[in-house]
Amino acid sequence: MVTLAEVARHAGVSASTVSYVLSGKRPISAVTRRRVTASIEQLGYQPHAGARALASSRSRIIALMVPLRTDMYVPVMLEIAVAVATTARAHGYDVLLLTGEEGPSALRRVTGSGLAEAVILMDVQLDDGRLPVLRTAGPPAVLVGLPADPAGLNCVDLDFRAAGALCVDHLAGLGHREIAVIGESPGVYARHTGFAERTLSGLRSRAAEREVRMLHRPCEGSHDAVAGVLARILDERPHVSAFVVQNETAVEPLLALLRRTGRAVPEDVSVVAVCADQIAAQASVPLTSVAIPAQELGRRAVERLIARLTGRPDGEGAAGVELLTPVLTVRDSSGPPPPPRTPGA
Amino acid sequence: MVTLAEVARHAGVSASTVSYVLSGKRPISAVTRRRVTASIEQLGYQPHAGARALASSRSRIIALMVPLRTDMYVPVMLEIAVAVATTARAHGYDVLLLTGEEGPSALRRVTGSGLAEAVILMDVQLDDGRLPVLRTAGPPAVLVGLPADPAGLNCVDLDFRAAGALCVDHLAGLGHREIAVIGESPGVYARHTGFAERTLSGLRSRAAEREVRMLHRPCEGSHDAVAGVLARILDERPHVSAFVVQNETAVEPLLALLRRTGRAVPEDVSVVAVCADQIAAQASVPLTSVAIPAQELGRRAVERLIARLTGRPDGEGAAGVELLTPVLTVRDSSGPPPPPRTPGA
DNA sequence: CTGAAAGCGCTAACAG
DNA sequence: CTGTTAGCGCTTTCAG
Repeated sequence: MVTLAEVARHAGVSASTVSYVLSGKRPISAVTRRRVTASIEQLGYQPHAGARALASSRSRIIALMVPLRTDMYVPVMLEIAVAVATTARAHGYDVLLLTGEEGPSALRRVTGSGLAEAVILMDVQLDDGRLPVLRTAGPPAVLVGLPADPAGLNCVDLDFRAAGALCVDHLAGLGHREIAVIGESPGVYARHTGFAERTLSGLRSRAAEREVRMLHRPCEGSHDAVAGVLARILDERPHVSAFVVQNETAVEPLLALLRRTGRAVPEDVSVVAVCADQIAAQASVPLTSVAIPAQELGRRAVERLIARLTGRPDGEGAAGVELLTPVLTVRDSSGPPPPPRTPGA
Repeated sequence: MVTLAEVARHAGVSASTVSYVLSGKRPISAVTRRRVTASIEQLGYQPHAGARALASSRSRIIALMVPLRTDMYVPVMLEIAVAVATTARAHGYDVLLLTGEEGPSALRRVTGSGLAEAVILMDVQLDDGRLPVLRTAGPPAVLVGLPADPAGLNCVDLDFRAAGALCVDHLAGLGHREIAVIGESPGVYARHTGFAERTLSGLRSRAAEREVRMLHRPCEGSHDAVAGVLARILDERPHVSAFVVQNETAVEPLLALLRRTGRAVPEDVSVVAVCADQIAAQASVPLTSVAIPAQELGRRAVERLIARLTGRPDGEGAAGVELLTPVLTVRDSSGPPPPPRTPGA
């Protein structure tokens, strides 16, 4: 293995000079810089990560904790993870992959051992067990998601409350007075996953404001489950004229079932989704939807972390919540409600 | 930060003793071990990862390279990644997340800097640009996938050739004489992705053996694309009585289209999928399918690597290809072909 | 603008 | 069974 000392000898300079050429932390004459970089090139030198971390107490590694369970938003999760890795690399950082299963102790481990300088958490619950570790002299951290009490925490997320409200506004604007929400699996709500509950809250309050009657049903992703939920909804609320879906796997089953029961979209019933843009666009009926900006979330999370890591301690951007404004894209699945059926027609 | 030296002082022993208590590399009397572990506990000591890596030249980190593109098998990819992380942890290793985009140079970087001891590559192409690096004095590596020439490489994958053959056998056994294969996106074949081409080869050769007529069409995942491909197939081969699908996103559109065109599954037409079990089981018609054992693949990849890392160099399990035997699960989507239409009936 | 040298915290001979 | 000690390769004062 080629060491910095060998490079120094080869270039006829001291070790510290090579180090400073690499870090740029002090001025180096153009001549020596050239000599050093040439030697580095020729010898194929690569600084030893461990030695660096030891001497500088900076590992240049960010830990990313992804949920172990895969009952929802899988493509979104991967997209965020990839965006995190890509952005981190652009800033000279690497990403360590942790699974949610390991819990708070994993955070202590990677952070306490100096393996990772900072952490990014995905799939945050409203009352997440990992949060105490972060508040109490924890490492720099950014959550992708929003817990119940974000005080002292650094969070990035889509404004799901606004997203919910946006869906209601769109439908109310079209004239719908009665809608149904097909949500994530019951387990997601049982775990009090932030985004699901916040969407619901946005839907509910805006529905109240705009005097839209609303029904919410959690739903498993299987075709049968969707069939059951749909039947129940239509039974309980025969006048529902629009659906809001927040459940990737329920999208196609829902559309198929509506077709099969002779309900045309959007003529007889409108559908608005909160999901990855790709899914909405590729659905059998291109869906009006609020997109989940996965890449943007991953990117921002890293950039906040880097700002914190490189900035003055507790300086700008140290904490605070950043909610991205949702955007609703109108596609083919939403329109005005059907005219009220004339009695006897 | 608590150091090993402080632990040693606190416990009244030497630094090396503490180190050996931790590593178990030499016998320690029960008494001192107790004293040391107590001190470790009390002081909340955590060994410094960088220092360890430097002193031992072992980082206890495995790099995992996942594809950047997300045009296929996303849930499977994440599941493999999570299985890799989980299994690695069980062996005391951490996982560094790399994106495929970085290419061969990323492998050199993490490996040359001692950041990672070994690598796992996903989404291997038949002629993958990253392979030369691995053959030429590369780091210990395991590929999840199978390149054209696996000589000198360590590979784990599902036996997709056998999977293809299995599908044909199942359908031929039921009496089908003419089948159509709906494949991955054209881009996947254009990139010569191993699993797609191998499945195809298995399908083709077994079809030839069993005198089954077969047609293959790549297909994008959108509903419209599936509709186009299906129409074309039915046009060109009106007597097709069964479909093999290897494309997660095409599954539901296909089933919906068959329904809409009045073809009952499995009475009029059979469907067999090669995809994640969950997708097959949750489809609107539970699908007979060959599962992709994502967890198993991730687990095996790590275990091969660990064996190589801890075993004698170039000893057992150093190289070679391990292909998992595919399993076909019969569900509701396959049955005998419909009786030939009586002319004039 | 450049060198010399003191660690960073741990491992692993070597010595008993 | 335990202690002593020499590094691992790099960063960063302290001196020039």
